[in-house]
Amino acid sequence: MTLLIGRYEYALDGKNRLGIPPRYRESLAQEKSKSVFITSGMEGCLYLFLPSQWNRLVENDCKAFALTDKEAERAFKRKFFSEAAEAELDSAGRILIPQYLKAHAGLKGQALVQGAGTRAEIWEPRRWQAYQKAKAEPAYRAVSKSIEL
Amino acid sequence: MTLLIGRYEYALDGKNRLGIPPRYRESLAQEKSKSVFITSGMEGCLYLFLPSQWNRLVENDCKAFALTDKEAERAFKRKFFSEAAEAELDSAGRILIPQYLKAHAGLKGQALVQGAGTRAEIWEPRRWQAYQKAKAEPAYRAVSKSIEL
DNA sequence: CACTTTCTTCCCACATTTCCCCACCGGGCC
DNA sequence: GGCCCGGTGGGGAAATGTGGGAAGAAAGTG
Repeated sequence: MTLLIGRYEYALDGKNRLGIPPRYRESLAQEKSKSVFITSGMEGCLYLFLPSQWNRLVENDCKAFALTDKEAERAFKRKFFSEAAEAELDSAGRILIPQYLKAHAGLKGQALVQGAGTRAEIWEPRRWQAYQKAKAEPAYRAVSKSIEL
Repeated sequence: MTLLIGRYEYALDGKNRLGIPPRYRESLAQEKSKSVFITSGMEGCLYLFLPSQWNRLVENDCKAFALTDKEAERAFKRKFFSEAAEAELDSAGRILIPQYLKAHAGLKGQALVQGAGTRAEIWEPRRWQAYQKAKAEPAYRAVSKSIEL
């Protein structure tokens, strides 16, 4: 089970193509696959899953997404799955970002591709910077107080 | 379980390569691995983990760090994983420092590599000196009152 | 239905970066 | 001295990031 880590910045070109880090491509190759799954993520980013990770999510689907409020569960699943796309890597290791996902993440010009353990995430750089300052840093500090990090 | 100790100073060259002390390389060899994990550390340094230690941390992360507040858990994991990098040693025993980590630690020219028990740390020499004077020394003295050392 | 236009996909090209290997230099040790 | 090991720098080959064009498919139009 490979963990995705690291931070990379790539150009999102006029054809909405975005590079995937070579390190992630190796993991993909290990799974003998040439495509990843992307969908809209929380806090205004995009999620990117390797096939193995995606499959695990879908299998656990009924568990991980289970809410006591079944109507909310339906609503969540509808959005999550309808906005998901299988993206095949071209010969240069890039994927195509659908228009609605590009809009969801506010992407233009440059994009961060960064590991988040069981998935990778795609962020508009300024949005990440703001989120990092407002949320990630405080959360990190809070955890580091209780655990020796 | 090897403890990392000692203080070493190496040049960070124009290609962002930093030497790893031979003593640490031996520990690495014992683990039959050729790469270490580095990430941003507290107080403006970098953390360097041997694979065994990194794995232990990640396992703790997935269990002990599981927060009831899932939003905070996402925030923590995002920072933790996105800033981590696996660094492979070249034939001369050096690793590459990613740009964002170099910036985090304020590195340029020279760098201290020093043991910190379960991990090693990388410091910009002046920053370490300032930290040592302001924090490490006082903390050391304070502890000496409660521990027979 | 023929034809044009738009969009998409595939492939190639090029500049840059990265990686891998080798060479050098200095110091300690035999 | 001669040898070995460790720290440092550099050069050349390979891989990567990025843009664009041509071929093909889909959609629009007379």
